[in-house]
Amino acid sequence: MSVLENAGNLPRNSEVNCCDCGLYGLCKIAGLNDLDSSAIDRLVHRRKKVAYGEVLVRAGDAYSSLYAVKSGMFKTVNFTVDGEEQVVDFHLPGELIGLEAMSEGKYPYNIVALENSSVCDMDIPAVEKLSDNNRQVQQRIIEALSHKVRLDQIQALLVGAQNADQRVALFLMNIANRFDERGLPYEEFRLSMLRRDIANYLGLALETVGRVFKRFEQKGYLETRGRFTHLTDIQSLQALAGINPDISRNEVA
Amino acid sequence: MSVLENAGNLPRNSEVNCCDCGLYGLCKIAGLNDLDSSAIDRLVHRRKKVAYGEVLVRAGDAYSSLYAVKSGMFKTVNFTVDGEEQVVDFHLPGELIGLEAMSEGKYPYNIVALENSSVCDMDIPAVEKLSDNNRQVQQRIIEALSHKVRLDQIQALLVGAQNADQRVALFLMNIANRFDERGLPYEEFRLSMLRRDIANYLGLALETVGRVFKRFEQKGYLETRGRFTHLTDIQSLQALAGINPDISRNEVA
DNA sequence: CGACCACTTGACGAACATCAACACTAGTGG
DNA sequence: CCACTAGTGTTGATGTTCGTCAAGTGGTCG
Repeated sequence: MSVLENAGNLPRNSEVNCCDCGLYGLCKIAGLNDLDSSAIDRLVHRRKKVAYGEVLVRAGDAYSSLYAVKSGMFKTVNFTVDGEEQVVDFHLPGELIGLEAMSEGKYPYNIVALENSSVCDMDIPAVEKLSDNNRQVQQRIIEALSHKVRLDQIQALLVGAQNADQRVALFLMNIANRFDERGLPYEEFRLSMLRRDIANYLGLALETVGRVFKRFEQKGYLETRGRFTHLTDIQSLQALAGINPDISRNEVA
Repeated sequence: MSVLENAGNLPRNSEVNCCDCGLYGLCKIAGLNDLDSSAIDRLVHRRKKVAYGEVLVRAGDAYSSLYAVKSGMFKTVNFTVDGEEQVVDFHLPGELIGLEAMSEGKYPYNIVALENSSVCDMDIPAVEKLSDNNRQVQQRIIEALSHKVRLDQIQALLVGAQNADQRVALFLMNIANRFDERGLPYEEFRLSMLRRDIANYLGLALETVGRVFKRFEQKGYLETRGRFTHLTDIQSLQALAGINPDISRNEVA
């Protein structure tokens, strides 16, 4: 039986396990490396709460923290010259926030909580000090960065897709794959972002996104109840997407 | 006097200097670290020629080399399930090719030369061996990766822009900024890729791209002669783009 | 209960894709 | 040196997709 038939009491997305976190155990390495067990507490602030709508990082701020989403979701937003918001990215449980600030030493965009969320917050100066004599830490950072490079490249494919159906299908598959990657259920999940955010992110009008969702529902590709989404026919969605956005199973001619 | 008035004999883009290369001196570090001066030759194959249309890396191949474009240009192409080509990225002089393969250990897409080009080719197993006991090498890799993360994020903004004018303007500004970053002339350059490639990359029809270029030319924003492009009014192009795609000068509300 | 906000639905128009014919360029071989 | 060819780019006519506008529904919260 689908979760969606269980009216009313819809589950939240669960919290991601530490072993599935994008920090690749960076925080554990930090702790293990020091006999003082409180060292890790100086380095990592675990499960910091971020309320809905709260700005986690502000554009222009100095790069001071690397965050891992423990639960909830975030969006990255840029502002155009005429003050309009532009959604650049979404951050799901287990994913990292802040890697994009490493290059310039400051966060390029605002990052906002899409629901009541929690993050792990790693102190960057402390990490860098640690990494000076710890190859393992650097290696983890390289892993995180190279993974992010792939994610962003896939995202470029996604937002550049030809038509609305393809973009939405790719978006859904992308979300599903990223949940799967973190060991979370990938056929049924809660999309915390508004239609407006999805539309903005995909470069579509919010009405268009709504219509595509409805069409997909009529064709039996998915079911929705509020923000809860159940992908019932991933095969068809993937076929519609045209390309396979899956990181691990991507096969190219 | 503009280069464009000099009919016929149009210059190519010049070769990028080693000090402006995206390898961040990785190859030099490699050489310096070893007393044997031939060590660097085992590690780096300098100025390897790649002919127009030649496939530099093939999707699915094991991650074996990190390339730096010395001269010329490349495109990254994915193939959709129905065999259609999809341009994912362009690579300008001084930029790196292969970082996207690091995460999965294999190249995700084909990368093809857009003109007769040359690259520096670093042997990855050798680099990794070196980086095991060389923090500096790891640090350079982190720099290259974090820079690539920013580039890709900006690219996502670019291909996701609302209308055709904005996308083309952003594309041109992005190219200009990337040339500037490498110490190459950024107001006048040769776009080696075909209209078809640009259109594909931007998710537009090639006729649309042509029309936008023509409109920009009529408005005095740029001049073109063949594939040679001269940006005559960068201010207006930037204003049209709506957001500032410049990496170093990006300012957000 | 009423106000607000997210989302839906329908009508219309604009932007862009598609199609087709044509011009220009470069490379090839007589 | 000049056809000849193939591929690139241009231009105009037409159709489709999607954005915009506007009105309406439903759900949530003070």
